[in-house]
Amino acid sequence: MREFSRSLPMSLLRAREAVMRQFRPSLRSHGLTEQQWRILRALSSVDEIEVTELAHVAFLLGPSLSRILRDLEARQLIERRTAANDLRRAVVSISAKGLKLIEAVAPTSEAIYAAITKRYGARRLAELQEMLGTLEASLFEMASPEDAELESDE
Amino acid sequence: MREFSRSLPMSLLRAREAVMRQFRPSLRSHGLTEQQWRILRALSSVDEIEVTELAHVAFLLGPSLSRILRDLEARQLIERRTAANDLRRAVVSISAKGLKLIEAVAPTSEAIYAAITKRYGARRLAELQEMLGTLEASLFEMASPEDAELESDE
DNA sequence: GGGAGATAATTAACATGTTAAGTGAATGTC
DNA sequence: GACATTCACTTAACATGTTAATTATCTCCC
Repeated sequence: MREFSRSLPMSLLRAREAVMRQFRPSLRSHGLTEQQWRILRALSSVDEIEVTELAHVAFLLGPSLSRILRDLEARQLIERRTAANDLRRAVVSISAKGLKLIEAVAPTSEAIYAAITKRYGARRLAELQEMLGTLEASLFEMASPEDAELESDE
Repeated sequence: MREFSRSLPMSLLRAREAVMRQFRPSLRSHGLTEQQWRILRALSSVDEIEVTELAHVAFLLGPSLSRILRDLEARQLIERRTAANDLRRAVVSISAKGLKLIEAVAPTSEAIYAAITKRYGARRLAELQEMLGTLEASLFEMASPEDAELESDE
């Protein structure tokens, strides 16, 4: 069997951790986790957005998003209202306080990203991202693998 | 500011999730999480290993590893003893039952990996992994970013 | 050889990942 | 127009991620 430390999942995990390790201290100093930052970033680029779509954009599962929104709302970094035409749906937007926080974090964040780009190479970075996108698209078409071992159980 | 959905951390996160989504159903059908599988895989390639080194190899933080080892030991998938020359250290090894479980999971796991490789292309996959390794190495040298915003606080 | 500091592992506390179950509202069907 | 179904979101339950604090042991230096 393959040396698992050289497997694709491990390569991706280590690479991502190496990247996030650069950003976490800055986010932490502003009282934000990585996921909270993702949500604020996503909200800052739209006027308002429904919870389900936000989950898709920020790449978070519903339950995680529910908890984080509850926290961000309590900290008054976001605002939430119910959609008029469909009472099931909630619509979220970033608050003035939230925007201010983003403006405070963004410079450091941008500087770190620039440092990474410079060190790794802008061209190489673009190429890497393209390959990652292609990988994602390839696997999306593989769909959910109907695991043969489950057939008799469910 | 950059469209965050096109940021490097998000690209890596989505790619990894796309990969793991292929493996999780199979692991789950055998009662294993991704992390438990990583530990068993790591243990299967050595005779025995100290906990700290296992954490490094399986890329898990100490506290996570502690909890998982407790569980795996209770399920008798691994064995643990104390190092004779240093009572602080624990030495872990896989049990016969653990090996048997690996043998049960491996075929499906290998088949999935082969399918991914075929679909994405073996050459491209190797290239991707090399680029990920280079990225990791680049960032390792950036070391821990002494966040200027923290200097006055700590 | 005894005490200060370093080290290995665990525990604690809180945030998120993951799947299943629950709640309330909309939709289609008869 | 009741009712089963679907849908959006939340809550529940358990596993892991993350940092800090604890505990036990070891090492070094005097």
